[in-house]
Amino acid sequence: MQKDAEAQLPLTTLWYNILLALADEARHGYGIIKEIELRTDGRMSPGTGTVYLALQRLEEDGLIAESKETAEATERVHRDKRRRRWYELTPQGRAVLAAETRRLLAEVSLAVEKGVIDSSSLKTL
Amino acid sequence: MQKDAEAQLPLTTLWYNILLALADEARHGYGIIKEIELRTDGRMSPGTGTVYLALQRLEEDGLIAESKETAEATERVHRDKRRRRWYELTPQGRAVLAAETRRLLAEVSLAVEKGVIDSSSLKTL
DNA sequence: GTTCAATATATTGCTCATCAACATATAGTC
DNA sequence: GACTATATGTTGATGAGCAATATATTGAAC
Repeated sequence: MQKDAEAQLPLTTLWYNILLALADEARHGYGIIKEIELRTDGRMSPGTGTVYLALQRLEEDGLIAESKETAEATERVHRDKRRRRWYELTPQGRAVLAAETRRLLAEVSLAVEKGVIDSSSLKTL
Repeated sequence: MQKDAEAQLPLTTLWYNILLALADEARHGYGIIKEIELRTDGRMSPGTGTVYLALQRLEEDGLIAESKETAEATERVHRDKRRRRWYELTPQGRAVLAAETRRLLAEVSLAVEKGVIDSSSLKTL
């Protein structure tokens, strides 16, 4: 399980950020873009073409899946007729996200060891 | 300064790892590959073509520079006639490496907040 | 002393992720 | 009715990474 997850690493920055956006709740493409822009204070602002293609690939790779239930629920409540596609993490996607997070943590740790950033920056954790 | 550095983010995983390899000492291409392989336990093993091209780009972007002194010193001491190209971080390269490390730290922090990994994994820091 | 593995750099063709621009349609507001 | 925000999609160009191939030197084993 964790073995398989590590075989799919490393992820691109965008892929990682998409999985991260889906970590706490199901979202649709546009919502993912907005979440990333908000969270990074506009420093990251992926184009729609990039994101929708990445979502296709992530689905093909089994890391995310369309969540029909949420889509239907939204439709019931809001009579939302916009063609939205909601996505959520698959168990595999969650495992890959965790594995990549551990990989990044190891890199950051090494960077701290090498004095790249002040270790006081770690207080936030 | 830090503003400029952030404009060059995010870095690809390979570029980040090359800069990280150069953070503590000057190295040549082959040495960088070996350092990355050793450090990641073979999980990352970039091909020579990829690394030598990346080194060219990093130099063009002003993040690394050839360190003639080290090359000459090595030649003097070891009579090393192999055509080695030693690289070191430029101040700009160091600033970008620091900025990217902070960016990654923020992502990992968020992942921890969202419960992606157990926060006990952070003890290593 | 020559064969062999490790060291060291480089090029080329292919695939794939990203960007920028464009296209389309609906929902909400003024 | 006009305009903005929401929402998904395609297309062409760029550029990073991989795999394969090529070449040359160094060091050790035999």
